[in-house]
Order: sequence, then structure tokens, then C-alpha cells
Amino acid sequence: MSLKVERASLAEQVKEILINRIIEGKYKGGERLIELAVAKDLGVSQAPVREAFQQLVAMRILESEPHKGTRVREITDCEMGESTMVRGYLEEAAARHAVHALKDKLDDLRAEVQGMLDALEKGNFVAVAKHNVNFHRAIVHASGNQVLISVWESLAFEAKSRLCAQKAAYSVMLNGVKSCEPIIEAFSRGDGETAGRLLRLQTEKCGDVQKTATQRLTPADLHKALAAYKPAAT
Amino acid sequence: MSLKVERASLAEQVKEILINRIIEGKYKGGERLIELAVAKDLGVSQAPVREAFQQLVAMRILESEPHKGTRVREITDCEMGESTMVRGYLEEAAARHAVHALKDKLDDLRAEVQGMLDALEKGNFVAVAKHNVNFHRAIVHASGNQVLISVWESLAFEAKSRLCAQKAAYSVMLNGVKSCEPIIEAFSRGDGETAGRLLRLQTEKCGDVQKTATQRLTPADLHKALAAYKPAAT
DNA sequence: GGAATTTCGATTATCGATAATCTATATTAC
DNA sequence: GTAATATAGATTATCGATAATCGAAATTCC
Repeated sequence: MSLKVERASLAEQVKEILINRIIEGKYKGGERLIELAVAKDLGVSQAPVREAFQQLVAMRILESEPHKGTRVREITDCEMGESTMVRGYLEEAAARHAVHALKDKLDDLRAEVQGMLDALEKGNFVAVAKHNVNFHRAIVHASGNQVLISVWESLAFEAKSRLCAQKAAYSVMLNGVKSCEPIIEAFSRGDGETAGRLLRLQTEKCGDVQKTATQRLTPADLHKALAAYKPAAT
Repeated sequence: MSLKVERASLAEQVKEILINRIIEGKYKGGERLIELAVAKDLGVSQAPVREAFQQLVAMRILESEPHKGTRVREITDCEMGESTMVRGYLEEAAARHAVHALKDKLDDLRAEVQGMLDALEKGNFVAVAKHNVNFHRAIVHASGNQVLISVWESLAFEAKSRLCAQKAAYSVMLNGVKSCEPIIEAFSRGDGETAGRLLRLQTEKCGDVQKTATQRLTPADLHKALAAYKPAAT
């Protein structure tokens, strides 16, 4: 009996593969992607590739003009900032409505923060980004607002944050992790207003740093900072 | 010499047609749409129809499950409320960033408000909805934030508000129009903060009324209210 | 030599047909 | 009679091929 777990359409699979290739840098920003070429490469026909392209265009990961072709979008710092700002407002909205549902999910949030700290210590920035996404996603989903969830997911926070995982300064990451705890604390008090404001401010700060700062901590600095921080965390 | 202005792909044209048919009620909520049937009906092949379907799914106007089919989504009052809430937060964000760009576009906003009043007087609720959309769109686009614009457009406020144009209570409409002027006034003072808050509160009120109120003004009441309101407007 | 035009190769957009999958009905076994 | 299974019809997912369109190189004309 064959297991046959391939429960995703070809288009879906192609989409996943393309996202990974873009994240891994196999397809650089600005590079042209040709439907038939990708199709041949993956051993499928043009149709599912075209379908995957369209979904990635909707996620603003690819861009296309009729009859002119499709290429990998350059996610500029500017756009990353714009996206972050929008995300901030969405999460502020989510927080205000998620208070009740989060009451007995606070430990999940704490677990994600701990996951970030662990990953940060190991220098595994992709993992940090992943836990960070989970932290924010949990809040958004707890809002129960389906439209809000769908819009938030469409920002492709996950993909973009992994794309920029290398770029991100260590300092930003540590500060980002630190700023999660007051948020959890606000939720535990049932104060969605404050939690929301903190979430939005987090994105504003993030945007600023992304724009201005190129000063980065060395791994050694990071380790020192972590050591000083952890006692308070546990 | 043929004019040949058909500068839209078949998929695009199909999409427009489908949206109109849904708005006009030719396709009811919950109704199943079959790719090949629509294709045959419109005299095109399955591919562009499928493409149009996918875009409408992304706009949450259709819903589809793999291998099971695609149907017209029922836009419940609940979802309309959710969507309105998200829109409110987005527009609040937009307002804060649009202040400068709007400085010399205030007359455009005023024109849309006047358009709403005129249309309201004529009882043309679809036109009211259209001007209302334009009012909000102008603010969002003035923000200059491409991500924000794209997300806002994806809410398909236009389509949904036309869908609900019949449903909407006269009172809501009149109140909606009234509440536009303080917003313009705030923009004229350069106070994006207040304009933003007003925009968001507008959506909150709208949501409430949508939920609770079924009491509607009669056309006669509407006319009286308009007469009392207009002097202040001019 | 340079601007306008033509031609050609490459790529997207669309088509018609087939394969894979689902839903509901019919059939069988108990 | 009921539950499990098999069959049939309908619909989606995918394919391979063709038509429409684009961009650049080649050509013509001044």
C-alpha cells in the first residue's frame, strides 16, 4: 500500500519550491523567471507554474507585466519598512481583540520567546526569525478575525523575514526579543490596548533601525548581551 | 483601421464580468461556479476563467477547495464587519502618513462628499457607495505606502460596498457622509492623527450599526434629514 | 551615420484534450 | 434493512500545442 501523502497540487508544490529557491538566493532579486523554463526544469507543464507565479505575484514576491514577463521582486529596505508598518497596525488591531482568546495561550507565547533566545545563542538566525513569526502569528490568529488573518498572512511576513534574516543586525534581533516580554505581560493583565501599542511601536522601531543602522554587534558582543539578559528571562 | 482598445487580457475581462454578475445578483451567494460552464458561456477556454477565479478567490469574493469546486462566497454581516474593522486600521495608518500629500487635494475630497450628497438625494445608493469609495481611496493612495495601498485594494471595498449598497440603511449612509467633513477639516489643519482616529471610529460605528440596527429611515425621512443637513454643507 | 521599419526569436496568453479526483448513486454482502 | 463497496457522471487539475505579443537585431531609406 503506497502512502501517497502528496496531498498538494502541483501548483502548490511549485510555489513552495520557488519560494525556497528565492529565499536560498538561487534566484536573485531582479532575475527573470520564464514559465516554460521553470516548467521544464521541474518536469511539469506550463499551467501549474503559471498558477504558482500568480500566487507569488499576489504575495508581492514576484512581479509581472502582461506579455513582458515575470521577475523576482527586489524587496527594498523601503518596502520592507512599508510592509512592517502595515503589519504593525494590523497586529495592534489584532491585539485589542485577541486578549480573551490569549488568556490561556500565554505559555505558547513564552515558549516562542524562549525559542528565539535559544536560537539566538546558537547563532541560528533563520530559527530566530521563525520563532518570531510564530509569536506574531499566534497573536493575529487569536484575534479570530478571518479577514485580518488573511491580510496578515498575505504580507508573507515569514518569507520576507527569512529573506532578510541575514541582513538583520544582531542588535535588532536582541531588542526584538526583549520587547516581546512586556507584550506578554500586558496580555496577561488583559490589557490589549497596551499590548497593541507595544506591537506597533516594535515595528516602528524596527523600521527606524532598518533605515538608519548599519552598525552591527559582533557575535562576541551578542553573546555578552545575551548572558546579561538571560537571567531576567528565566 | 480597427480601434482595438481591448487592452485587457481575457482573464482580466472575465474577472470584470464575473464581479459585475455577482454584484448584480445574477450569481447568488453560495452558488457554485463551474469553470467549463462559465468558459462556454463567455466563449473562451477554461484557462482564463480559472485565472479569473483565482484572483477572485484572493479577493475573497469566491471560495474554492481543491477538486471540490468554486462558489460565490456569502459575505456575512460578520465578515463585512471584520473587513470594515481592518479597513479602519489601514486608513488610520494611511491618514497619518497622507497629511502632506493631501494638502493640495482637499478639494478632491470635498468633491466626493458633494457627490455623495447629490447621489443620496437622488436615492442612487450605488453612486453614494462609489463616491464613498473614492473618498477613502484618495486618502489611502495619498499615503504613498505601496504595501498599504495594495492591501487596502485587496479588501475589495468597492465590490463589497456595492454588494451591500441595497442593504445599507439610509441613516448609516447619511451619518457616513456627515462624518467625512470633520476628517477633511482635520487634514486641512495638518492633523493626521485626528483624521486617522476619525476614520477608524467611522468604521467602528459602521460595524455597530450594521450589527444592531435594522431600523431604517423611510425615503421621506431621508429627504427631511438631507434638507436639514445641506445648509451647513454649502 | 542615423532614424524608421521589418524580421525574427523568445515568451506569454490561450486553447482543446486528457488525466486525476470528487460526489452521489447503485450494488452487494451480511 | 444497513453498511460497506463499486460504479458512473461531473468537475477540476494538468498537459502539449498553437496564437498573440514583445524586444532586439537586421535592414532599408534618407
